[in-house]
Amino acid sequence: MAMQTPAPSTERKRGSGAKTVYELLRNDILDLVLPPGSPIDEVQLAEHFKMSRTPIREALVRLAGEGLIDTLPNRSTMVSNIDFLNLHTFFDALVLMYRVTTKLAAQYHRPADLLEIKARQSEFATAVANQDALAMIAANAALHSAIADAGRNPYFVAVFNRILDDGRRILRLYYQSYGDRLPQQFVDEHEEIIAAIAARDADLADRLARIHAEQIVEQIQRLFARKDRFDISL
Amino acid sequence: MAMQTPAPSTERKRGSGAKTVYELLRNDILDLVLPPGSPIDEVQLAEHFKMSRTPIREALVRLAGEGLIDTLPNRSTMVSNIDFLNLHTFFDALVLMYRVTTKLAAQYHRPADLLEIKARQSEFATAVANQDALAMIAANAALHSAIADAGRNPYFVAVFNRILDDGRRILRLYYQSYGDRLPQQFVDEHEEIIAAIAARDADLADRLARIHAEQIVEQIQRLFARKDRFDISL
DNA sequence: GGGCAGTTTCTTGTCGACAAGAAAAATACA
DNA sequence: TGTATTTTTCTTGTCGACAAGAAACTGCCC
Repeated sequence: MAMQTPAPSTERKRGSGAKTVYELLRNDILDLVLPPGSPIDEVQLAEHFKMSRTPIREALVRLAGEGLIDTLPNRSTMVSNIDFLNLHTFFDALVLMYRVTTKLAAQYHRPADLLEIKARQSEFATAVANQDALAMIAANAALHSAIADAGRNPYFVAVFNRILDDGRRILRLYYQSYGDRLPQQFVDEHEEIIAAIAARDADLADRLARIHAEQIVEQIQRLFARKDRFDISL
Repeated sequence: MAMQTPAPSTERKRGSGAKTVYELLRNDILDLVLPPGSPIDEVQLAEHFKMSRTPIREALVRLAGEGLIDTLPNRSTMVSNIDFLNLHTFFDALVLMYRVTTKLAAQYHRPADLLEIKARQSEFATAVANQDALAMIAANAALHSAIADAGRNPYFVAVFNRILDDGRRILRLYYQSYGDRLPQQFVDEHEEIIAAIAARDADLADRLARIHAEQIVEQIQRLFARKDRFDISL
């Protein structure tokens, strides 16, 4: 188990243990530092973070609740797999939630939401300019998550964040194998979407979100088609 | 804290502790045996279930992950509130997910799914006939959850189950105050929907689900309007 | 009588240890 | 040598105890 994040030295505040472990592990999973199938060892984590197994366990229970790790009773725990055989369910959910959350954002956003959204878009543009795939993937998820927040529907926010999490893993899986150009096109599309939200044009936001989502789906499908041809091992 | 479910006497199997506590607590919350705001005391639960605080804690972490309880750090834990001020977000999500899951069920269901769905519908009809509100509410959620399962999209299944959970609490809140007739109409609408699924008519399933969902929304809104007039205290 | 500081109490967060299940390893046997 | 069985090991699930934070309470001073 390759761990990226050595937890700091000094004593932690009470109550922060499980939270920090949760967040660090979560990021390592989503960035594929811990790829699917990686074994998760409680005692190893406890030693690594210099705390007892109890807060580790709490973090793992939470991650299991989000479907990011799988726990075999009385046996082992490991990072959950990505279900490539049913990618279409992922695409269906992605397109629908892109549309719904963007439309709701156009209807219900407040001024502060727009600032947040634009900040995320700015980070996304910077990552694309720097050809930093990891940062771009995370910024993309953060941007759309911010749009969903502006829509103010907690149910949609919750699903969408799960979808975006899986999207982070899937995109990372591709971009770490192929050093493609990062798509400037998405930056422009984001700008259009944000403009539609700011104009409170719900129908336009819906249409743009749909086009944007379907293009992302199409790109992922092309990528995986290529992967199938050239890289069977994955 | 009124507890409905005294956990049995004999020694439990290893690994079942947290699971049983989770399920029993969950049902008590959804049936409003533990209404919103009820304090959750770990030691009390530990005594009640005759186990240590550790498995109790795991169950609570899971429930918190589903948003059914709220934990104030270093302080208390209580059953989460129902957000009546933003019921429209609940309605939006309910209608959309009714439609999507029913449509997908029409497309992707397998023979075994139909048996499961019909079994739930049968339980629902029985509950309506018996004027058993609690059983009807649970059966309704189970029926639609089964339909969602047949649609085979784990993202939609997950949100929808959360929506249905909240729906159980909201409906229970109403039906426990007003001893209304239970609606035979919903039994018939369910039958139509099931027929459309069986016929693999996705468009019809979508239309029927939408009508069904909107009628449920309308009824809940009427109920709460009455409640506002007659029963301010809630 | 009211506000404030110190103390008590109460709940949660963390810890180290032990026990149960299951896999892996070692042993016995054909 | 291959297979069944026992033993060992390894990981998880559970436990009881302790410590930290926060609220509630107490007594004090004005």
